[in-house]
Formats: sequence, structure tokens, C-alpha cells
Amino acid sequence: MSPHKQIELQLQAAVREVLPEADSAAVLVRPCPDPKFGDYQSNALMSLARARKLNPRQLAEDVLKKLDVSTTCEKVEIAGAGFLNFRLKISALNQALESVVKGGPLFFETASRPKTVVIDFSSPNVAKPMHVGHIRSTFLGDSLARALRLLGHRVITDNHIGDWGTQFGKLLVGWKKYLDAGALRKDPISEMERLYRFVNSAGESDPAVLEEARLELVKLQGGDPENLGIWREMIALSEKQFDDIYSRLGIKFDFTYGESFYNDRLKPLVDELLEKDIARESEGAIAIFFEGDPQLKDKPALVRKSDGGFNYSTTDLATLAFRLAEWRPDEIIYVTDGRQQLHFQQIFSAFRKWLPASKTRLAHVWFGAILGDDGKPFKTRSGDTVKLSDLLDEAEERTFKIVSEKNPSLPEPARREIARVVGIGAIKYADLLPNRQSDYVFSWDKMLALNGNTAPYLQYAYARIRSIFRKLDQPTGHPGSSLTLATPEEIALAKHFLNFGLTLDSVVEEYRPNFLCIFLYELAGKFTAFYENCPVLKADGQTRNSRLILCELTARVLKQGLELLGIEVVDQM
RNA sequence: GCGCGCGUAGCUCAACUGGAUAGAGCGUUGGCCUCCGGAGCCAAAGGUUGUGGGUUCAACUCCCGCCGCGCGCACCA
Repeated sequence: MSPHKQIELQLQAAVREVLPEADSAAVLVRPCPDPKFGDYQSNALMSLARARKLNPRQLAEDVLKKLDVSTTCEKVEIAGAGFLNFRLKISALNQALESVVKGGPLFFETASRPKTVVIDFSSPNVAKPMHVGHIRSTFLGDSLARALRLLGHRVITDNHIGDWGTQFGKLLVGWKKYLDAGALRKDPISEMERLYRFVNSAGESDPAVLEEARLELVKLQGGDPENLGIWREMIALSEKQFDDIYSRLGIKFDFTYGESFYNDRLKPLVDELLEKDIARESEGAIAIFFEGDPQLKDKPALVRKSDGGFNYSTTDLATLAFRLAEWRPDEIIYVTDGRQQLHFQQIFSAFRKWLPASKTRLAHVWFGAILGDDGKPFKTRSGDTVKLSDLLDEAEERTFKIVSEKNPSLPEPARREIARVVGIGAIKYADLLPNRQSDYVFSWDKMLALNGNTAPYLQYAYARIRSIFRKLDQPTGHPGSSLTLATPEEIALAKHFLNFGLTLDSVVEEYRPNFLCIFLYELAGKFTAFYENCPVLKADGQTRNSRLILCELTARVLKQGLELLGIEVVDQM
């Protein structure tokens, strides 16, 4: 159990001792949101007092008289309307930290009941460039996967790429009639994108082109060898792009079962839904209706179009069935943008109708739109979006210039490596920092900022710690485990460590890595305050030893936390 | 029209899910010692949380009505 949790439970038990018949909410002791009031607080006595028709401050005083928490806390204080504020004793804090130094878990606890969780994220389309619109799903999903894994869960990541669908009709027409082989060799994605756009706009003025595309699509779906061959080549070229990008981002998937993987499962699925009376014919299409649900009353989900083709809902239901059978997950998490909320409501409702006995929890983790400078959403179709590879290049280039200014003596390969880690880190952090449900205004400067609340600030704090350890004259190895916390900066830093586990729990529960960003930024801030006010190497004996331990713990938590955001650290920058 | 979501400092965003004096970054202004890395630190200015009611010890947070914005509403994914 994490030290924080342990203390929390101790204090709760102590309050419970005094109020044996109160309900569990009334004895709750929680970490205090603002350290200036204390480290833990009880704020439920006010409502308890009301229920018992007592004066809340009087009740608090009565509780206080009998309350004994002297082993862990200083004198408990009553404040405001009837808050109890607990302040941790330094000895208790020392003890909590020492247990970590001696090899205990890093202020968090792993799940007592590990879950199997499937995470569906990123999901780029074949034959299109990955652009900034993909980063939220990609970073969010990856970060959640990392956090869940650290907490002991079994995580399966599945990249549900768009490798099937009507766009291939147009792509096939383009490929057969207008392909520029040289351009394809040079930059396959751009050439395929060009082909798609060209045929798309030709189709706007000439219906014959659309008809042609439709026929090519029918041939592909019918298994025409030539079209299948072209289709496979397009996928292979796209996969190369995906691999490049994901490798730069340090992101790996356990599986990449694209939409096409489910092709031969679609017809049997619809047959089954019809047979079980879950879906029925409507206006020539096959649809699932949700009469009982006021929200989905007039919003049927189509699982077969009137022309006999299948669509998004069909594939998603087939995918769901496959995942249930293949991995028996406790939970499936879909990370997509907020515009798909209705779609996932339909899928989830259909799932409950179809497999009412299933215990699997489905979660749609959605995020806001990415907007341009004009405040309008990015257009994925008509272009003018920033390519992800260009964004990464720009980040590394800008960072390289700064590294070269600050640290000209380092050899170029080292500067390149630092620029890579810091540049990519800045992008990931900028993306993960805002609340995921807020819309997102894209700006180069914000994305690539290296000052303020950014990844480089955290990486810089880490690098400064490493620098201290490089300068340590005698490499005594482990600085020991004994702490003497004295200054306010030391104590504030030490107390903040305890919040790490709590933060990880909320990240996973709320699917919000930005909680971790906030925690890490505060950690780096508290470390910097400590660094400014408490000399480490110039201190003597036990003080120096104790401060070295704080440095080491800060470095470990920073590194671990950043790793959960998919961000690396460097020893020098 | 119906549904979902949003509205917080000049700008970009937080606020631990109902707690105490609403906090950061950017930008602006003014400081930082021969001292472990200045990608840093300290300080100042900046707010009727869109608006009007309600609920209660307590509301950015929950409920209702307006105003404004975004997204979604049957054969795209």
C-alpha cells in the first residue's frame, strides 16, 4: 500500500473511533487540496452536524477532544465552518520516504485485482498522411496504456486502422489512371493523397467519375485480384509511414487489426442480429432501433446500407465481438474525438441488447476538436492540415538550435539526441496538458514552447539533478536512507511525493493524463524552490545526505511520471 | 427543431468532482548575491467564473430559464 493511503486510512480509523455510528462519508479524511491548510482534512463534519442538529464547530471540538492521531500528526486544528486540518509529523514523513528509499514502490500501489483492458486508439487511415489531428488520440491512448500497465493491469493496445471503405474506389481510379510512379517512389503518401484529391474533385463535376469509382470499389469488395493487389500495396506503403511515425514517438501497438480484418464477419453478424430480432429492415436498410432509450429514440444505427454494403457500426460491432472472444477483457476503451459520441452510444446500447450478460465495461474516452487559428475545426478532407512528420521535424529543428546555443561544446550527435527527446517531449506534453474535453487551438509556438509549463521544464529539473550527481566527488553509491527534513522547501517537496500514487489513480479512473502533468509540474516547481534555497553539495554530513536523497527521489518520480506520458529524459540538455 | 458539449485574467488553459482567499503559463512591468546549470527564481498588475434565478453551512462545480459558440442528428468513417 502506498504511504499516502496508509496514513489516510489510519486517520479515518481514528475518526471512526470517535464517531462509531456515523456513516462512512462523515469519517472521510482526504488529502487537503491546499497545503497551506494542512496535509489531510476532514470536511464532512458540517453535514453530519446538520443531520444531528448540532453546531458544527462544537461537534468538531468534541471530536477533537477524543481524537488521537499523535503517532502520525501534529496537533489537529479546527478551521472555518468545521474543518479538521491534519498536519503530518516530520517523523511520519521521514518514515514514508525511507520505506521508498529502501526499495519500496515509488509512492503508488499496484491494483489488488488486475483488469484486462483493451485500448483502441490512434486509428489513422491508409493512403493518407498522419496529421496533427491524430495526436490527441495517439498520445492519450498511449499514456493511458502506460499508466494502466504500471498499476499492474493487463493492457492490450489495438490500432484499428482505416484500411477499408469507400475511399478506395476513388483511390483505385486514381492509381490506375493518374499514378506518377516517380512521385510514388519519392513520397508514397503524398502521391496517394494527391490521387485521392484529384479524383475526388473530378467527381464533384463529373458523375461518371463517381460511377467509375463505385465500380472499382465493388470489384475490390468482390475480390478482384488486380484491385486487391493495388489495395495491398497501398496498405504496405502506409504501414511504412505508420512505423516511421510511431517509432519516432516511441509508441508500440500489440495488434493492428484494421477494419478489413473483419470483412468476412460482417454478414454473419448482421444475420445474427436479424435472427435475434435486435435489428430489422427499414427503408431498405438494416437498422438497430433503441425505442426504450429516450436519447437514442429517433437515432437508429444502420448495420447494412440499402445497397447491401456494411458500414462503421457493422465493423465496430464485429470488432467488439472479436475482442470479447479473443481477450475476454474487463474493459474496452475507445479513444476518439467527441464527434463520435452518438456513434459510441449506439454501439454500447446495441452491445447491451445483443450481449446482455457480458460484464465488459465499455468506455468512450473522447476529446475536443483541434481548431485552427481562425477558431474553426481542422478540415481533414480539403487539406491544409499540418502533417505530423513536419511537426516532429520542426520540433527537433527548433530544439536543436536552442541546444546548440546553450551547450555548444557538446558533440553534434549528442545535441541531436537531446533535440529529439526534448522536441518530441514538448509536443506530447503540450497535447496532454489541457483537459481532453476542451477544444484545442493549434499553434506552432504553443506546441513547440520550451519555457513555462512544458516538458522541457520538467526535463530541465531532471537534468539539474543528474548534474549534481555527476559532481558528487566521491562516488559513494547509495546516499543511505536516513532523512533529516528541516527547511520548508524540503518538507513541501517531500510531502508532494506522496501524491504521486493518488494522481495515478485518478489518471486511470478519469482517463485524464493531464492530472499527471499538473502533478509533475508542481513537483518540478517544488524541487526548483528547494534547489534555489537548499544547497546540496555544499551542505555537510547528514543534511547533505538527506538532500541527496530528496534529489534522487525527485529524479525517480520525474522520470517515471514522464515515462507515463511517453516522454523521455536526458542527463544533460 | 432535438441531443451532446463548452463559456473562468488581454491570450492559452487549471481548479483533485460541493469546500476555505478561483490558480498556472504566455504576454506586460520591476528585481535576482563572484554560490550545485538563468531552458531557472522572486515580485507586481490583471476576475461580479456569459447572464438571471434556485438548492445549502458552503456553488466555477448541482437544478431551471435566457444569451453566445462548437459538434452531432439514416445509408461517410
